[in-house]
Amino acid sequence: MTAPLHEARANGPGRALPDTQQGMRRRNLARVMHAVSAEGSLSRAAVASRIGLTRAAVSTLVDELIRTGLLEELGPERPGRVGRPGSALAVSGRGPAGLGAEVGVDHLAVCVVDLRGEVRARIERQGTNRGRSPEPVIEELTGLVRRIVAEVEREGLWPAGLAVAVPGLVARDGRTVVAAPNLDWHDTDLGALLPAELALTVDNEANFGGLAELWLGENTPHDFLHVSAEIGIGAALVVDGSLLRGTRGFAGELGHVPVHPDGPECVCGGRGCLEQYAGEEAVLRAAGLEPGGDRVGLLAGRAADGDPDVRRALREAGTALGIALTGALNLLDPEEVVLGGALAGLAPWLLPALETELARRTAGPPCPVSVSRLGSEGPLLGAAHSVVRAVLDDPAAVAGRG
Amino acid sequence: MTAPLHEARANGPGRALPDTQQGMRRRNLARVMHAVSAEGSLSRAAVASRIGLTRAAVSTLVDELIRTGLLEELGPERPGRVGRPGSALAVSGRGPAGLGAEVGVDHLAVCVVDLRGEVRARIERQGTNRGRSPEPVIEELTGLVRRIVAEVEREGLWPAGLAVAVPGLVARDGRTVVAAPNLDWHDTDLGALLPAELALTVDNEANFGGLAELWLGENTPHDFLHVSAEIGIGAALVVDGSLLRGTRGFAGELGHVPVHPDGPECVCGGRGCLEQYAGEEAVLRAAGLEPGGDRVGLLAGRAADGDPDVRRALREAGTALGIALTGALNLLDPEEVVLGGALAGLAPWLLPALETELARRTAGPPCPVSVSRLGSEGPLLGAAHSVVRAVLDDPAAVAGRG
DNA sequence: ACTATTTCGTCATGGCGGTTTACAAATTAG
DNA sequence: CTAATTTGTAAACCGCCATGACGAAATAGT
Repeated sequence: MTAPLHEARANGPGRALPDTQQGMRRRNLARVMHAVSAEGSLSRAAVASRIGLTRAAVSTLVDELIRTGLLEELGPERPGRVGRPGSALAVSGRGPAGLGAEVGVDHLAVCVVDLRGEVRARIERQGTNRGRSPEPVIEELTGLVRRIVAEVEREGLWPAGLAVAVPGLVARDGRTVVAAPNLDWHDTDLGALLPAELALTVDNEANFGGLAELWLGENTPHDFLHVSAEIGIGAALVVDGSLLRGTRGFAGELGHVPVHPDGPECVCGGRGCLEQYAGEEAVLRAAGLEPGGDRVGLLAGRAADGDPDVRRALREAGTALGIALTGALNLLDPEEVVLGGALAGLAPWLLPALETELARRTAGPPCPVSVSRLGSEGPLLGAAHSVVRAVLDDPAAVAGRG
Repeated sequence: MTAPLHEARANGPGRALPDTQQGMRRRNLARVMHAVSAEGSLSRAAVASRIGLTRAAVSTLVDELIRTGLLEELGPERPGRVGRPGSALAVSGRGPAGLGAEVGVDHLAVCVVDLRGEVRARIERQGTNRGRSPEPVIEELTGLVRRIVAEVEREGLWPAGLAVAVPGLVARDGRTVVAAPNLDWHDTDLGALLPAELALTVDNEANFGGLAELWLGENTPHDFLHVSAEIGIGAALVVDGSLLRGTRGFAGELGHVPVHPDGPECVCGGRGCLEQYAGEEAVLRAAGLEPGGDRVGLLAGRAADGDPDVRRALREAGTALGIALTGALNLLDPEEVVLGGALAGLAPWLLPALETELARRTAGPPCPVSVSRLGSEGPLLGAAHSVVRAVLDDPAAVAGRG
C-alpha cells in the first residue's frame, strides 16, 4: 500500500475513479473516522446524526473500524440527558501513526503522532546541514527514523507513512527536492535515499507549516495565507481547506514577489524581490549584524533590548512584507494572514509596520494578521499530521496492514 | 429546484452530504453526461470503458437520461472496426438550456446555449449604462431575457438557470453586486430585481471569462490565470479546474496589486497599483487621448497605424502588467497566462514588453502567455455555459422539470 | 458464401450497502 | 414504579452495480 494515499482530492466534475459501492463504503468509513476524531469521543448515534447516515449503517461501519483497530469503545457515556446513554467511541491510540520529519538548515527532527493527534515521540539533532550533500544528511535522518520507530513500536504503533518537510521547492511528485538553496540541494529524489517500505511524501516546510495551522490552529479559517520565513520567505496558500500547490508545486513563493521593481538584483533574476528587504540576510545586513549562529534569536534579543538599528531593520522588513502581502491579498482574498516560522518570533516588531502598510493600501477593512501559536514546530507537526490525515481520509487503505 | 445547483464543490475531507446510493446514482448520471458531452457522440460501451462502469450499468443510466430527455440516440455508428457497431448517443439539443447575460458598461447582452454547447440565440443592446441606477438596467435586461426565452422555447428549449456577468465585485452569495465602480452600483441584490423563477448566479465578468476559457479554450490547462481588462483589471484564477473566489468573493483583483509602491494614489487607497499604469484611463492619458467612445478600438487603430505615443503607452502598460504578473506567478505557479477581454485586442503591442518583463524576472523558463480566442465574448459565453455545466454536473436535479 | 471472431446492448442473477421497521436495553421524569 | 426517551442491534427490504450469458450485428478468414 504505497498507493497514493494523498489523492483524496476531488477534481471538479466527475472524479477520475468510478463511483462504486465499495468507494461509497470507503468514504463513509472515512466520515466516521473524521467525526470521531473531530469530537474526541462520540457515540454511534451521535456519529449517525452528524454524518447523516442511519444508526444501523453507522453500527456496521463502526464494527468494521473497531475490528481493524482504528476505533475503540470506551464504554458507556455519562448520561446527562434522558434515554439510554450511548457507548463512547474514540480513535485508537495504537495502530497506525504518522511519522513526520524535518530537514532544517541547522537541525534534523523526527516525530510520531498517533491517530488521536498526540505527539508520542520526538527526536532532534542540532548541527548545520548547510552545504552537506543529501546522502549523509538523509542517512542520518534515516537513523533517527529507525530509532523513533523502534521506540514507538513498543507502544503498539506502526508508521503508516513518512512525511518530510524541507526548506526548498518540491516537485509535485512529492519526492523530489527541485531546489533547496540553503542546503545547496538540486533535483534530489529523496525517495531513493529513504527506506522504500515507508510511503513517502516530501513537501516544502512552509506548506506543512500551513497545514499544521489549518489542522491545529485555534480559530484558523479554511482560507488563509501562512507566511513563513526561515532563510527564504515562503507562503502556504490554503484555499477552501486545501493547499494550493501550483502546476509545478512552486506556488507560494512570496519571497520573489517584486516589491520595488527597480530595486537590487536578486538571485532569482528579478529585481527588488521581497527577499531583498525582508529576507534574513537582508534584515541582518540592514541591522548591521553578521550572519551565523542563532540569527533569529539574536535579532529578537537585540530588538527586545531596544537596539535602534535592529528595530529599524525590522520595521522596514515589515513594510516590505506589507507591500508584497497587499498584492497577495488582492489576488487571493483570504480570511486571514498567519505569520509562522521565524516570523512568529519577530512579530512584535514586524507587525506594526506591516499592519500600517496593509491598512494604507486597502480600501475596506484590512485582512487580519495573526501570529502562529505553533511557531517553528509547525512544519514538523504538519508533516506528521499529514500522514495521520491520510489514514483518516481512507481508513480502508490502511486496515489489515498492522 | 432553485436549490444550489452550483454547490458540487467537494469540501476537503468528508463532504457535507452523506454518501448514499442515490448520491452515487446521481454522480454516475453526471459522469455519463460529461463523457458524452466531452466527446460529442459516444456509444454505451465507449461510455462504460471511459467512466469505469460496466456496460450493463451504463445502459440503465443512459435509459434514464434518454427518458428524461437529456440524451438522445442517434442510431448505429459507422462501423470502422470489427464487431457490432454501437449506437451513438448525443446530448440532447432540446430541453434545458443555459441562459447567460452580460451587463457591460456600454451594452447589455443575453444568449442561450443548449446542452450541446451551441449558441442558439443572442440579443445585444448597445448604449451606455454608466451611472444608470440598477433598476432600469435590470428591467431592460429582463425584457431581453423574456424575449430570448420566448424565442428559444419555440425550439423546445427552456432555461435551467440564469447567469449574469457584471463588471464589478460580487459577493459569495452569487447574487449581490458589492461594487461596480464603472456603473456606480453598490451593494445591489440583483436577485431582487430579476424574475424569481430563474435560478440565478451573478459573478464577475473576469471570472466568467476565465471559465469560458477553461471550458471552450483550445488547449487551455486546468491551472491558469485569465487576465481581463475592461475598465478595471481583473483576473480569474483557475486552480485545478475550478475558480478561486476568495472568502468574500473578491479574489483576482490584479488591478490593485502594487507595482510601484510609491507611485500615484489610487481610488483603492493604495499607491502605484497596476491600474495606475495599465488601466484603460491611464493608458489613454499616457497616449494623449481623450476617454469616451470605442476606446479600445481607438487604441488598437492608432497602434496599428504606428502612433508612437500610443505604442509607448501600451509598452509601458505591458511592462507594468509584467511586474504585477511576476508577483502573481510566484504566488500561484499556473501553467499559463491567458489575456482576455480588451487585452486580447491590444495584445500585439502589449505582449513584447510583458514577456520581456516576465523573462527578466523569472529564473526558470517563463510562464507562457497566450491570447484568448474568445476575446470580449468570453464573459457572456462563460455565463451561459456555467448554467449548462450545472445541469451536466447534476442531471438528476433538472430531470422531470421540463 | 459461410464460418469464426469480435464487439455491442440487454437480461437474469447475485452481492453489497444503506434504509426501514421493530425491539430490547438503559436511562430520566414524574 | 410507570411513562417517556434514547441507544444499539437485528431482520427484512430496496436500490445500485457487477457478473455472466446471450442474441445481434459487424468484420476477417477460408
